[in-house]
Amino acid sequence: MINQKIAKILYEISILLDMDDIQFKPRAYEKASLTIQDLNEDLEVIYKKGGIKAIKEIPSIGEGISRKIEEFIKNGKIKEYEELKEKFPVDIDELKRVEGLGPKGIKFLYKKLKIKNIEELERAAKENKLRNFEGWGQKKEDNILKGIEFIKKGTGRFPLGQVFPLINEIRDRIGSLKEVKKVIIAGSVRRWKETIGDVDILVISDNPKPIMEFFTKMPEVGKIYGKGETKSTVKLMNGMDIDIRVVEEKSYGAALNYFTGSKEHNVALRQIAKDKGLKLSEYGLFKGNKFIAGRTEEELYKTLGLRYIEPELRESHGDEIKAAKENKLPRLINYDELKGDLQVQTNWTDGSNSIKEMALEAKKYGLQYIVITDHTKTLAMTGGLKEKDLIQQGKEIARINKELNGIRIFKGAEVNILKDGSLDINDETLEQLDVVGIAVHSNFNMSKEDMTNRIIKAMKNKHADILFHPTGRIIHKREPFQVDMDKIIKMAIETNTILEIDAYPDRLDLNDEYIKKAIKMGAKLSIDSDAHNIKHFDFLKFGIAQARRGWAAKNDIINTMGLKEFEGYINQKRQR
DNA sequence: GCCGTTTTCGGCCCGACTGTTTTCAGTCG
Repeated sequence: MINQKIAKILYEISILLDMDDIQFKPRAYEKASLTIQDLNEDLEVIYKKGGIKAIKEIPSIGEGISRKIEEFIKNGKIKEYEELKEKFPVDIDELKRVEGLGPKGIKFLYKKLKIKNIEELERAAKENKLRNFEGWGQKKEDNILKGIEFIKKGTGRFPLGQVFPLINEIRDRIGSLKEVKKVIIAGSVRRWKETIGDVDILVISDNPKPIMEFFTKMPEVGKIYGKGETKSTVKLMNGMDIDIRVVEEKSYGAALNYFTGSKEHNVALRQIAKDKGLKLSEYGLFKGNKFIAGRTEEELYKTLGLRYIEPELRESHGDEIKAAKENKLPRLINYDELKGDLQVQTNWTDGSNSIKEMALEAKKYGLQYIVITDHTKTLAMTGGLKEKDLIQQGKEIARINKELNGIRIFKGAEVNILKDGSLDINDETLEQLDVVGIAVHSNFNMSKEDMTNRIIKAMKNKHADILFHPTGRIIHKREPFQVDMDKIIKMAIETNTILEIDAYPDRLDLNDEYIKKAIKMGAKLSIDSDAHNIKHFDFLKFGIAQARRGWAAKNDIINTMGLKEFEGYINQKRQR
């Protein structure tokens, strides 16, 4: 996959052009870079299939940049980039990460002091060489050193699920101040992004000063980037940045909209406002100086001539705006619409609670049914179940079902897909299960073709019902394995196999783009917690969020079915 | 360089905060 390489080069070109004071072009390159970063398909594959024409169909990539992508695919480099690099041979990626240092600063430091990377920058700052230039002073020098310190500790982005509890706790603490009328977490957290780089907190208050004091003095704060009348930014000791912004009630909707982003979405909305002769900012929508909308987001979208766009959709690279204009937004699945969980582990393998404990907890979450899906024998490290264990577990489940009311347990398994695409549990045993999940847990480094064929073969097993975590990625730990998702989705439809959205916070697999594609092609999905203990049912919300980010409606998700309907569905599936 | 239910040419989001300044450029989101 060459996408990330190309995205990085395009990003660097945007900075290099910025350094040369070139107008507008840098934004074009930056935008193209962002689009490519989020692209699922390999640019090389797109190019091979459809040539330069197909590349140009990608939004924000036109004549010029498509040529550069072609050049990279053919020659492994881009001439313009090489030339710019010759002019400014600096490690942009690294230097740009220093808080407060931008294109102009990087250029200045290179021209004056030949600084090319962080080590040289640190040395120069420590020797107080920066402070004597015009426009530079001691404070700037200190800030650069602090910035470098934080990069060294650097933590980068956090999986949303990992920091969610802390974020909510901070929100509640701020909410308890008497000056605070309303507090809400906006930004990428409100959009439920898989990983977040910073947290944006919006506060409604007529008296921001004490709030700023409280915020910048929280015990977790490691560094204060800025502290103003209505806006402050800090870095926590754990490396997470938090912004806070205070506005008055009247601007709540506009501020929430602005602070929720994505940046791209905001820019697009402001453009729409501008086209209508209006001006949109975090304070509201204005005609001249006259406030015409912005108390609520709903009012704002309506006044702009758009349907309300849910936060989870606000990073669809303009698709969401188009759909909102044409009244074609989906009615997304709601956070309270899941009725079952089709992947639950217990202490029969690597889970830590019993079947009964998991069932009772699921009931508390408002679920009507769960499928117990412990690992199978070839996953030795989990103590995977053999055929006879599964039969025995089935008897245990039948016994517990008689004991419990209001929750139904189905017999299942997370059956391992072996290297050759066969399953590690025999057909006679699978026959006796209610729901069979299949999953890849080993031999990740296969060619795309081999992996695709392996999974397809497994899906063709007539007992297979769900493909669990279809791409195998673990956020920040393991890349998705190479697989042709188009073929997998087609085969899922043909074999009536459900594709899973695994809600475990570092999996979230399928991702949003694949969900969107699967739905468009007509596949059915499930949202499962992959719970390994009773607390993990809480993960379901991240899976629902992921589904919403992939434009999923209730009907696209199998386990929104109530118990009766779901039972009918699997019985029918069994008979086929 | 990209883009178009006003445009194939002429636009390109808007404002807070900082540092080093006496009016603003740079950076950030």
